[in-house]
Amino acid sequence: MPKVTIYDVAKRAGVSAATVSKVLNGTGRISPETSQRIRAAIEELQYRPSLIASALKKHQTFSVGLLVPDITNPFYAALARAVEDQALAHNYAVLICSTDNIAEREEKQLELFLRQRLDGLIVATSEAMGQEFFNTLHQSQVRVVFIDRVIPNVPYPVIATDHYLGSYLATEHLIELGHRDIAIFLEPLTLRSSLERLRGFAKALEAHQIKFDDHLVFSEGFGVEAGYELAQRMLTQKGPQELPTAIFAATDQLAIGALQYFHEKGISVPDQISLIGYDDIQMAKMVSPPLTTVAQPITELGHQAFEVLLGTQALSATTTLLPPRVVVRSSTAAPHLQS
Amino acid sequence: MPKVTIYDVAKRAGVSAATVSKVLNGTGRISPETSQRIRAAIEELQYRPSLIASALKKHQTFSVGLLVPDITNPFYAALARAVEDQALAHNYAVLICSTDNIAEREEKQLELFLRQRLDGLIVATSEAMGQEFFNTLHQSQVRVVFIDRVIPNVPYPVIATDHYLGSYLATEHLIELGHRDIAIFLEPLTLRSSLERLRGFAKALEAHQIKFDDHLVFSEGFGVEAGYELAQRMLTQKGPQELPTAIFAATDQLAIGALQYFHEKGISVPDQISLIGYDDIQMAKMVSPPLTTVAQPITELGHQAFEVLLGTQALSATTTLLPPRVVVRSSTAAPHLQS
DNA sequence: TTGAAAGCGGTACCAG
DNA sequence: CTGGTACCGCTTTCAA
Repeated sequence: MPKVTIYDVAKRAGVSAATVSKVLNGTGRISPETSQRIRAAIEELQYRPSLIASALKKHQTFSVGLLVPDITNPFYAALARAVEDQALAHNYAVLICSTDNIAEREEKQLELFLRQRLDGLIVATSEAMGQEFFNTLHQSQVRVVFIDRVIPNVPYPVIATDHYLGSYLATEHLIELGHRDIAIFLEPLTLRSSLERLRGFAKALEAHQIKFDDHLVFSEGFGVEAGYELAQRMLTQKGPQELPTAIFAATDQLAIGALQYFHEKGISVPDQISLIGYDDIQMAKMVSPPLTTVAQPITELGHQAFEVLLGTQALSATTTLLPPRVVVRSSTAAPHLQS
Repeated sequence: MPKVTIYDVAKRAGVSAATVSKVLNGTGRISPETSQRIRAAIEELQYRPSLIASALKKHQTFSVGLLVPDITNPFYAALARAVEDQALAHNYAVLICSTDNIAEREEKQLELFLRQRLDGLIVATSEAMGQEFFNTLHQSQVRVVFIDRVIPNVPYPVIATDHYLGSYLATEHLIELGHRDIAIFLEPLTLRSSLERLRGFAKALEAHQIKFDDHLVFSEGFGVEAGYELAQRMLTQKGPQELPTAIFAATDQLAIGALQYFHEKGISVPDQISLIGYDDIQMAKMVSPPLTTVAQPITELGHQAFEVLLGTQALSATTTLLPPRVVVRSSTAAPHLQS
């Protein structure tokens, strides 16, 4: 049997397609009896209205696109999930694409998305995005919201995490535990995100009258390996006496790398040194000891992006910063007094 | 400016819409000059053909849907990525939905997908799927491929990993290293996947004339915690003399839990006991020692699903089993001879 | 309260 | 080689 259309339903119910359309959309006034007959016909025929046809007429596809660097990255997976959930609740579909931050892929996918006539686009790709991309976006009239991507000159709403605040809170957590010699591990300082975190760190120290010490800033590389090396470097450079009592690792991966090194060296966390991470990746709770860390409000990020995207407001260059929160687990504790 | 349509292009190029359509689709024969003029017009107008309109006419949306339990699960994220990549290469879009294996969500999303008139559906959700879902699928004419979900009575192609083979290979790796006392850690034996893995394990032992010992089968619970407990239970039940020299953990999470326990007890892996996992989750390479494990051919799974889905073949109940492979890292080694 | 008809933006058949 | 035209399936006036 071929696809059943609105006409089949109409015929079956003994009315016109226009009337069926009205009960489908709840527009116009239809008598209860007619409405009932139509519903029955829809049910019997297992009629499923074509969003394609309706989109063509209504200029609304009930679909949004999500552009991320890599869905395989847990952060973006969580983000996608948040968007999905919100979308499903509104009967929207989500088209997802991983771009690997490759300009070519981004542009190709954007092109596809635009042809699909999506109702909106959530962009969470890297900051190093091509100008071409922006031009296309701009001239194309789509609604766009950027996530996790604080760039001054984006003429669209940006929803992001307040990493400055996150670092501040992480550092304060350590300070409140009683730490005063605190090191910070960072990804390369060429990244805005690293800079932000360093700033929050410094500010928290300042707020508590703790002197900021250049020699306690360690930065280089990415991932677990970098954390391992940074820890190694710290231990090598400092004598046991001058070791900090706590480390703020600006990334969970860095923290986990450091943790591995400490394990190997028989340095106990948090007894000898406290360690707080940042991101709350899944692994954070699986390592031993479970890592105290800063969780980004990923779900809120996704939800809010979706809501703003489909809101009725005109989309302008506004930045919304959402607060992260400290998740206390077992890798931080009060320092042992070495009198 | 309003959306530019094929008519705008036609007017600009001084031809009819029909002709523009032809150069767009490469159908019919168009003189080089006309074709050139049309291309120029398209370029100047920044024309982007509406897939909506074309889909309505051609009954082809260039979109496929992907149903997974949770995109946040690294396995499904990787799968999604594989599907995405393949899709992008074919100029297809991918709609993704996490269902949490909740029948209600599955059905709701399926309904949405069907309305979207997708060209195909890749289903990778749990085995505990509602009958309702199947009925809807069946009567709806969509092309469907199942992934990672070996069920006898699915009237669609199934692409899955050969877990029997995977377990066989894992066990054989241990045997070839010289182990003969090998324990196996499993998730509950009520799961088909556990049974499959146990079967492969037993078969490998048999193939190498090693006696299968019931007391070396440990099964209960899920995740890292279960691994920890199983390791604990094993150590408690067995005296140090009768400890196996190797463990095959049917899940990386189980392996990692066991690893943590051994760490705490000062038992060295792989010096005192070898450990092989299964799944090759991201964490596997981050723990110390990096975990030898069995990697599922996720990328192939996704690619093949996409290709089958969009192939020209009629979709029938065929099962394709793809071989996993052993990834040797540092948690396995030859046993120390205890003479 | 209901329906006829025009049209959304393409495609494809068929005539010229 | 090119264009007129009907139509894909639904929505939306507008008149009845």
